[in-house]
Amino acid sequence: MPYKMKKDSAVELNGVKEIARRANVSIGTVDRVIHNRSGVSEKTKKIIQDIIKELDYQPNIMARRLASNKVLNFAVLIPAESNETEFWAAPLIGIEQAESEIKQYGIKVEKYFFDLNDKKSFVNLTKKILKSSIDGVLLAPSFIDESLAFTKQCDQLQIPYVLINSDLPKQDSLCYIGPELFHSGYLSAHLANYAIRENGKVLIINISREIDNHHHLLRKEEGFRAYFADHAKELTIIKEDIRQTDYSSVAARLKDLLHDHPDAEAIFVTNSRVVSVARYLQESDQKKLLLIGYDYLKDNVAYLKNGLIDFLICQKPQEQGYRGIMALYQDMVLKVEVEKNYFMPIDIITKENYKFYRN
Amino acid sequence: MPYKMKKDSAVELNGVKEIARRANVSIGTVDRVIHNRSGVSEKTKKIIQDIIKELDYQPNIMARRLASNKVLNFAVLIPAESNETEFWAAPLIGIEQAESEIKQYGIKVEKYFFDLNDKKSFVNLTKKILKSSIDGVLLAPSFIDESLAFTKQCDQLQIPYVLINSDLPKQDSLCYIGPELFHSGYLSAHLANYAIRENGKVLIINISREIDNHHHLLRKEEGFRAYFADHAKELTIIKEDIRQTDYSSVAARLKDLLHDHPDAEAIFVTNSRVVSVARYLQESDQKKLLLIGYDYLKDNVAYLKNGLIDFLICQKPQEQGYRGIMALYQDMVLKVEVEKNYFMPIDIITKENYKFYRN
DNA sequence: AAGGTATTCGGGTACGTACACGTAATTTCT
DNA sequence: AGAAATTACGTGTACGTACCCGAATACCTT
Repeated sequence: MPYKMKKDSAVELNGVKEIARRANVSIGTVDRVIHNRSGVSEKTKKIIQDIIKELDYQPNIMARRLASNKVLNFAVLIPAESNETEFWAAPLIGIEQAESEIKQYGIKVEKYFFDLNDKKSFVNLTKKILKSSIDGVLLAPSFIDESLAFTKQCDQLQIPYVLINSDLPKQDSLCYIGPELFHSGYLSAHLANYAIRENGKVLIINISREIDNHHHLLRKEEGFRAYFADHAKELTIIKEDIRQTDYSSVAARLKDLLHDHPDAEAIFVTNSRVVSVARYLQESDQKKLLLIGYDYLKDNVAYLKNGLIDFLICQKPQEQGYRGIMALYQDMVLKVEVEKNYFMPIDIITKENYKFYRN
Repeated sequence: MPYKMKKDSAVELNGVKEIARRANVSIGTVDRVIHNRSGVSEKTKKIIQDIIKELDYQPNIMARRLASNKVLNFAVLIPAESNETEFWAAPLIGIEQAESEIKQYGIKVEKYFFDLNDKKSFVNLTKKILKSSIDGVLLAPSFIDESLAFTKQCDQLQIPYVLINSDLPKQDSLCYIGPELFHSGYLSAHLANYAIRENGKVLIINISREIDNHHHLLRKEEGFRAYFADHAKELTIIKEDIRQTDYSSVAARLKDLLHDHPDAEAIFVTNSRVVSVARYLQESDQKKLLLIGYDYLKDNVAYLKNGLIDFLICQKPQEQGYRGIMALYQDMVLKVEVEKNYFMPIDIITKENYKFYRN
């Protein structure tokens, strides 16, 4: 006698077994239909598919991943955390978090970091990725043309890819996860507006030497201006581009700027470099201006805390990374529909709520 | 010859098998140690435990859930969505989302809804839950004493429980997931402050007949007042309690209130009933006041959109539900440490960013 | 020392699926 | 018609773990 009795026949089967039983075939045949491999006559195929539909069969994911001992390889291609900005540290944390959650399901994540000031490094890494056997890609398409070339190759190889932080419209990505820039500028304008009187003056400051990323900043600026246009507010907007991003250069420019416009009531900095402005305001002992900038970075938060920055706009960079990996996982493993465009919420961070913010 | 060759002996085993091999025992024995069941001598137990540590063995969760055909039952006890407020619809959605994600891992979620105006309904359901065989509980402890009685019983039965939306300090819950009320009030005051001149006037309005939940509102009020105290702002705060929550009663009270205080510049409503105030302001053709309230509810957002409400404070009720269930899952299935206090971020919603908000 | 009882451990089967291989059925060719 | 090629389907083994059952050994009794 066997050690363990088989369950008696009254037991309800499920999964492939039940389908096989109903269709009067073996589980092997059912399996072939499910993975639509060859070797099944159209007739029995139809029968089995109908049964699958009727039962609303949901494959057991655990058993599936257990049995198919395959490992899926995801490649991540994002900028390195530069000394220009620590921004990309956050998405990386999210990516690693997702990785640790799903590595037990047989997923490996390879990370590649390119230099934001060096297109070549980007191109080289794309080549490297395409050589390694990869099943999915998470991409930050900072260099537009080069990214387009890369995604086209992915399309050809049938490798799904997810874009984060900036979009590459018209491309056949699995999805885009990131900010909607225009509205974040628009929102900033609303906040700035509380400090600006009728016929007042506000400064927009772009601090960036990365020409490629400039459309990013521009979108925000457009949103910012649109708010005042929509609300028919009479005011003066002074716009300043600063391409030398080291602090002393920025400080020098700010000195001139504030000298020329002593009546400015608010400053909108279109990226995380708001920290330099805050520092200058502090050191120059300026009268209090409303200061709005971007991103939940350590230095920025410090100036938020001591009141020099009033609002930080942030769009959960960490979650972007997390969701990017998870989108690949959901598509390839769980075979679940994923949202084509996942715009991150536009979060407002102040002195009062920063402690509770989840990046 | 067998159909499939065994892997040759050079193969690297992992999991229990490898442990068993190293310890010179069978996997059965290893299994007993892992689940510290009886039947293993102290000596071999030690050996095996050392090997487990050395290998940093991580059990394969899929295989585990597959093999142990057990089903875990989670009970959810939260208020029904009343016509007083649709608030509890959101956590429910999050709960159901979590449920659908983990049901394939053998987890069932039973939902019980009590009437916020009827303590007895709460108590009855706790009894029902304790009778059914349950492995974990998600609880909204609206009625404090009754909840305490319930959680004590859970403690005795070794059933872990997670609290959402309001805490029950000093209890041995697995974790608390919800808002930190004081700071949300504090933040509201900061926002209100932009509209209030020196020596201005602001109204605080509590609209609620649920006496039990009143400490909730009070905490927010304290935070609100604390902001002005901390910033040494001279202003007048008028506080009003409205216990009749139907619109006409509220409208009547507001009429008197605004008549008595025509110089008020801002109104802070301590919960989601801000909708009534917005409606009254609209209908009474009042001059523009800054209006701040709580929760991303449909009606509230409508008034946000048309400008009558300036800011909504919201703390992701849906995510609270989601995380509540997931916390149980992480603890009981993944055996992962969970944060004891997960305070939700304090989100600021405006006309400009509500479209991107994730509740 | 023989028998009994605890204690400790090995081995087998199952979970639901994937896939390689084998065989039976059918078609195609000569 | 019979052989060969093709197509259609069945079967066994494996994935890593849980858990049951029985075997083996150790420890007592008398």
